[in-house]
Amino acid sequence: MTTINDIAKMADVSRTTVSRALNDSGYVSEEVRNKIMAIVKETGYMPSLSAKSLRTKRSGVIGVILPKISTETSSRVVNGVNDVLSNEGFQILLTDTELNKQKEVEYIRLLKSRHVDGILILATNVNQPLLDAIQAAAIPVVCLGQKLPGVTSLAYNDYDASADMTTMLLNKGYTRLAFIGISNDDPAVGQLREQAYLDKLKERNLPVKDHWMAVGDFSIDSGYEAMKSILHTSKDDLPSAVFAVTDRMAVGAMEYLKEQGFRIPADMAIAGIGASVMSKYITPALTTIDYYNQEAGQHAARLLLGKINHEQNSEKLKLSYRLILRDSV
Amino acid sequence: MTTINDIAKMADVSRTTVSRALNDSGYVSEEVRNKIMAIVKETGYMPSLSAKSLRTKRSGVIGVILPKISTETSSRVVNGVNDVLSNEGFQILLTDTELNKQKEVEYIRLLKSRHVDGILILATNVNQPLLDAIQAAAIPVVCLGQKLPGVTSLAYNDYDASADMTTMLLNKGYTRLAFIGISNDDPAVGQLREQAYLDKLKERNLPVKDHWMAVGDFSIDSGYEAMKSILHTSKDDLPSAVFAVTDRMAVGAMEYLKEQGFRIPADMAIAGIGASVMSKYITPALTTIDYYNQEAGQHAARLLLGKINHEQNSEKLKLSYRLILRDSV
DNA sequence: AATAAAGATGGAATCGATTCCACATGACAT
DNA sequence: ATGTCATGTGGAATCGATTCCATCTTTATT
Repeated sequence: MTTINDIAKMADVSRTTVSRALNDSGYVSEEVRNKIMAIVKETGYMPSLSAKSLRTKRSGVIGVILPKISTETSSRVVNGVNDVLSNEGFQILLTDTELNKQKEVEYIRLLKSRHVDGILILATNVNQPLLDAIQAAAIPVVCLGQKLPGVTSLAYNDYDASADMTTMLLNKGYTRLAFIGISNDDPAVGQLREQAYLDKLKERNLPVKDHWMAVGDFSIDSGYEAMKSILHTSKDDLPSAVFAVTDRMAVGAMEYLKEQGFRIPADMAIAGIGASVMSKYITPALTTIDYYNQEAGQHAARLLLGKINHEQNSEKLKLSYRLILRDSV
Repeated sequence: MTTINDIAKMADVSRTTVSRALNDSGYVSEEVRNKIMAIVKETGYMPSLSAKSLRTKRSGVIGVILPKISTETSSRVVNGVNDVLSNEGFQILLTDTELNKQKEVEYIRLLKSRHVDGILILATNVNQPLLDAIQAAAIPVVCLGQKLPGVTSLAYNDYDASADMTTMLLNKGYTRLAFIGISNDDPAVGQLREQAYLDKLKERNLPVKDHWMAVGDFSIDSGYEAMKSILHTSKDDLPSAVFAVTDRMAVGAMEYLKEQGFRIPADMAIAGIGASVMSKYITPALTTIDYYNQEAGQHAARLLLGKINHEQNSEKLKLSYRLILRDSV
């Protein structure tokens, strides 16, 4: 392994000068600089980033904490994050909590000890140990998808999105509206989206029926089971539409309905959230909401870079969304 | 930031002893060890991994080079890789070449300078600069999905998989079999899958018709366009089935056929490869091949760990696959 | 009882960079 | 002629760990 010392020796200068030439810091004569650069190119020398990071306290690495790697949302966001970061010479260190709250905290500490320059976390819940860990880490952190108190956050407009979808369905005459949500642990997806549904029903004085509400866990299967349970518990009082808070659960629900011979949307309309690729190609095509995940990832990355460079213009933009009307409604 | 020196001072021992206590190396009395551990826990101290890596030449980080982050295949593989690696205390440093051959080379050098302990590359092509870069890096590298000469590789059984699918289609009577492939740049997906198709047709003395063959670029749209072009160029000589080498292209093809009023599989059968989630829920459900990507990622990771630990048992297992028969055929 | 071996600890070098400070040179102004 | 300043270069400290070697106890062995 060639080091800066080897280069210095070969160029017959001190390593100080080599460092200056490589980093464009301080004075280096044109002649010496060229000589050094030639040798660097020839040997293929690359400075040890461990050493550099040890000395400078910057690593050029951003830690990304995901709830689950293998989801469409995650990969879109990471894609967006990477767009921005790789252009700025940053690398991504990936961690996956597998929806385990304790791992979130663990990873924050681990990333810190790796001297990452910043952390981007896609949170699915809010809890005190997590907030404490972020405080303790004392490095730039941006949270995407959830509003974390005291942390720079970029949240989707979950309430309005859900409210719009609900309103749209009600306006289309689907007043017998069932709902498939997820656990309240998740303030954004679990609470806000449900609250908007409830509020809109209330606004029109429509009763909220417990047997029209079910809870899933993001998976297709859980959507299937949720739909099954809704149909079973409301035998004589069937809904005319179902709103699932994620596309995957909507797809599961649709699957069950198809199996049971329901025509969609004639017998039962379905809507989801997420604009997954699948939503477009499934039959009937699923009405859903596009959250622009990739753009959100880009924004979050830019926000984080801003914090790292101590820029103060933390433009607290709300993320936008778009309702996509398709055949399932 | 607390360092090992701070801990040493607080525990009133030398930093040597602290290091020993933390790494279970050498002798440390029970008494002193407990004292140190108590202080470590209390302060939340974590050793600087930059310093550690500088000294030990191991970083606990594996570089993963992907052709594209945001695909189902990539995310499944990364998921598998992460399964294995996170258990062994390794982290993943992610890079995305965006299908750019030059970036592959660049990233290998970059990862090397970051002292990653190994590199896992999902290659989509084989070229000399890439092989040279891998040689030059002189660190453990495992390639998944492609057979790289001189590099430990784990390749899917592309030829047999494609041959099986072709045979199955022919056996079902679809002897007028069209094909949507991708560029020959990619030996595995581009060449092997096509070769198997051609060989199987030849075996039965079926003619290979140019107007039944088209090339896409992995995307759904390209599958759509490929199907369109096949139909247009073979007006009076339509195929009875089409075999696309990826699910996404198969979905695109299906989309076009549906638009044109074809019944699937009555008027035209379709098959893909990849076992995407979508393939299961689309109507009609797509016949495809499951490559067990996540397991492949796990294998690749284990193989890499083996190389890192200088184990010689490089079991060159071929990856398996499974044909999934569904309604589209 | 003498000696060897095991147990416990610290000193100091080391990994490969950056950066502060000192010093040398030459140009220019006074 | 002298002082000032910009330019160019090197010496040495430093970042925070690990690890070799030396030293000192304590325990076991013959």
